[in-house]
Amino acid sequence: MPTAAKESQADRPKRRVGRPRAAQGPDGGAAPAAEPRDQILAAASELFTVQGYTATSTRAIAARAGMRQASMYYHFPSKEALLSSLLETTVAPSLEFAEWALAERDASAEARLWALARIDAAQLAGAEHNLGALYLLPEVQQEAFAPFRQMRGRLRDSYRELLGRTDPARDYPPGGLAERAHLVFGLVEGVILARLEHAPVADPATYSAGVADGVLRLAGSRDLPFARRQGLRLCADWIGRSEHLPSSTTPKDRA
Amino acid sequence: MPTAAKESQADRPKRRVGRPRAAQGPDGGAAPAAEPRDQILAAASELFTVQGYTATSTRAIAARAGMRQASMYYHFPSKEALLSSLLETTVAPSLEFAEWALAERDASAEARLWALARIDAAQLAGAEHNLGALYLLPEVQQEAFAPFRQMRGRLRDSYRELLGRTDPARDYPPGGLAERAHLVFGLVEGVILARLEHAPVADPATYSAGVADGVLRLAGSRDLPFARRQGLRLCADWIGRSEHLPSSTTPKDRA
DNA sequence: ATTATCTATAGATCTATAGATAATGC
DNA sequence: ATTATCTATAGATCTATAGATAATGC
Repeated sequence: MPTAAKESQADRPKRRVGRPRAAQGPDGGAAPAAEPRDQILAAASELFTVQGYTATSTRAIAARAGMRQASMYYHFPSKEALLSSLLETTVAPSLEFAEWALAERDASAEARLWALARIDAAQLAGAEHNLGALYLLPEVQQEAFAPFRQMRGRLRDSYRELLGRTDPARDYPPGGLAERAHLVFGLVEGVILARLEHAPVADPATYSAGVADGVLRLAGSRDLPFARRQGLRLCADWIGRSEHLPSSTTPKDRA
Repeated sequence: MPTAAKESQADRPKRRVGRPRAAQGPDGGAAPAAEPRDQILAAASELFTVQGYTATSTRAIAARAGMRQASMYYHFPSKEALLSSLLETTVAPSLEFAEWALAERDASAEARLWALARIDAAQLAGAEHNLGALYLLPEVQQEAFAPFRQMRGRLRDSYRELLGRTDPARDYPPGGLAERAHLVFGLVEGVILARLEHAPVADPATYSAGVADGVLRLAGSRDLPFARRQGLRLCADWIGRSEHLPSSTTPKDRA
């Protein structure tokens, strides 16, 4: 079995089935030799955020992934499918956490809200490219992106659910629950807009904790330091948990 | 002189110089007969937000404005110029208010911050189309849009300036001023994201007041009701003021 | 003469499909 | 035989410019 032979160089590209790629000029500095599918997604991720979705040609994506334009279509049926895939990858982790947190009745709603905001904001702030900006593409309103929109809707509902279970101080705060949930959601996703100025946020961990604190202020939390401590623990629990799992359970496809 | 003759119908379009437009099929329900320049901007505003910037052809814009594709170029030198114009129109009023408010030393920093957030959020929430979403277009990073970016930067700086002059309660809040300013700015511009779901926000006035309240909570305000009352008065002053002016002083072009 | 439109078009794209081809795997 | 690429291309755009034309204004 030749494939089992020990590779002499760690970096030596594995021999692959199929016609080899043509020499493509300088490699472009992209990932060394990931799966073609991932190379394409990485290329699209960069180009969509830097140049825009419509302004990015399939030719440019393919070039950056080290192949010819038409070869991309072996891996994805359309340009839309690329965008779909990127969008869903972006919300999935936060949504997974949200659904886990909703079930963790031992922790206070405030702590869970803090943790959700923290994880969500950190994901938005820390991603290599500002993929969250793609949420605003008008194209996303099309039918093809309904699954993504549904996922994002469920995430927003989770915020509302947790927010509704908090126990705000005094007259704090006025306005309907739905409206407050929008403010909270807006504060978190405001990270996307903050990134427009100074490329990646300096320190995503600190920044996202600041966002989570802000969320509890909007919620009228009475004991922020306590909720924050509990929330941090939840984040840690979750991270520990997901490291044991095979590779994070694929998000359950239930509506 | 036939032009001086009293028009029999108020709606009768004024006779204009230049070759008349060709019959264009159903009018599309657009504005009755505004200036061509404004018709074009209105068309672009709708199409850019609904279909996306690159995805909108100059042909589609012209059609909606009731003229042929090439005629648009008599009024604007390029598609980019259209976008520039829309973007600048969107920030200009908030920026004008911000610079006025910065100079109003009689009012507390909190009240001025509340008022700024209120006016800015109301503008974002109340505009017919979600023009704020255009801020995230990658194209906006290009040199051609530097004036817009500079205006938006000055607006953000105004938030920071006012925030820095507030007098927060207790340890409230941690984090550097720049970071808190970003949170505040993010909360306000989160309106843009909220609009993705349910087209125009139900009630922009109430909603934007809620945003402004949220800003003061983030700022750690100690007497929100008082600041809100003062802030409301500032808004009213400003609106009264600008109604007396010829048509709002054009935003001073100083950097 | 001036203005605001029109028609026509150059030149440059762009997405997706068809069908050929160069590897590996059995 | 299967896989993953390649080349070539159909068919449909799209932006901006050139130059003609139909009004008004003087």
